[in-house]
Amino acid sequence: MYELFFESFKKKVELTHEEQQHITKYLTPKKLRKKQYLLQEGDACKYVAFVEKGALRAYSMDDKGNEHIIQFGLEGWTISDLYSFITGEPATYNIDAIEDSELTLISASAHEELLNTVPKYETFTRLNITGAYVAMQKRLTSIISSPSEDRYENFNSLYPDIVQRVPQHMIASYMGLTPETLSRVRKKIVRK
Amino acid sequence: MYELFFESFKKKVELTHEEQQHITKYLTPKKLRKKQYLLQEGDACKYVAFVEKGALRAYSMDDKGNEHIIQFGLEGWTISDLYSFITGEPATYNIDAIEDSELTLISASAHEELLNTVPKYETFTRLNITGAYVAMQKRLTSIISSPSEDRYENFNSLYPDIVQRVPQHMIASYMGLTPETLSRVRKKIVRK
DNA sequence: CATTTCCATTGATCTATGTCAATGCTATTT
DNA sequence: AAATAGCATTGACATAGATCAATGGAAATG
Repeated sequence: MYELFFESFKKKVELTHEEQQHITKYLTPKKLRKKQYLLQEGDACKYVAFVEKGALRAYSMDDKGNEHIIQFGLEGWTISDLYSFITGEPATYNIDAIEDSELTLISASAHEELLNTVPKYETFTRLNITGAYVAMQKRLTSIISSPSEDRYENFNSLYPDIVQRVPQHMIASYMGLTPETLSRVRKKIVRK
Repeated sequence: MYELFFESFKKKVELTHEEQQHITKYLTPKKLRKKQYLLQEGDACKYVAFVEKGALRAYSMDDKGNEHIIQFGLEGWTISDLYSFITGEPATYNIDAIEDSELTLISASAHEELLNTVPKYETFTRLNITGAYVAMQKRLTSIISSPSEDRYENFNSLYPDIVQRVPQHMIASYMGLTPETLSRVRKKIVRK
């Protein structure tokens, strides 16, 4: 249990056996079936989820009922509505499972407690969020500055596993395109 | 010196006089004239800059020589090429002053040292980056899900000070639009 | 195994945004 | 004060992407 979580932790911050045991007390395992919700818009986001196995997505809905995927979470990634998690305000994102998945959950109170009692946990958190920030900034840069062809090729080379496992219309959503447009973009690329 | 920096620090984490004095040793003040660079693409980003006064922008250049603003930095905000700052890799962004500005700089080595010696500094850093992440996620969501009219109105209500002080073509760039398009979007809004 | 749902693709058309060029205003520089 | 550079706006036109509708195949479901 929690194998990947601790593996990922130790890649960033070393950890004694005792520390690991202590942290373990604050973790909860959870399995999710495909299509099952982890979080629904309007509820408070009670957990940060670390993905041990499977694939999830976080998305918002616009006025017209279209889904817009803000984030994927595959093995080794963390997914949540961070704003809601921190403030307790209602979530603006939905999170559900794209495949049957296994998660390691950290509740808001566990998170608080770990931050206050385990300095290395704060370091781990800081490094995680910093990495996520940098990755999102790159994504944002490519959205405002690159044509969709380049963006798709870039996404493809950066996350080949996502392209393999996730339906194309979700990738279109993530890129801010309609499925039809992505299909045409791909066609153009193949011809080259 | 460093007034706003410590004011902002104490809003997030309380600080004794001794701690403040200790941290002060690692800070450097810097003044920048309008149009002056703090960082040029290709150089390593040596500093994180906290804006005491003035306004800066971080932007990338595409193949055609167009600028794309990824971030503004006004009073109380932090600006840098975080990826380059952490890794030492060449920066992909340029940072320059939109107005004459006054900064509080933290070098990479000072940052390391502070993280290792002042736990509250790590907390401050973590809270800062978390806030920046949440703000950027909201921006990204609005880019992939809202029409440009709504996005401009949202930006306007969120950052009226930026709209007041910064030329419109820079706001267009930040929104991923051309100046002409933003001008037309604004015209539409006024008519309502 | 049969049925249904989901999904990617394609064509036709519409809309939003980009591009290029010109104009006039304002701020900055000399 | 005159000259210059920077900026916002507008018009005409081009292009990328959205929308709507239809099709066929693949995957999930009973």
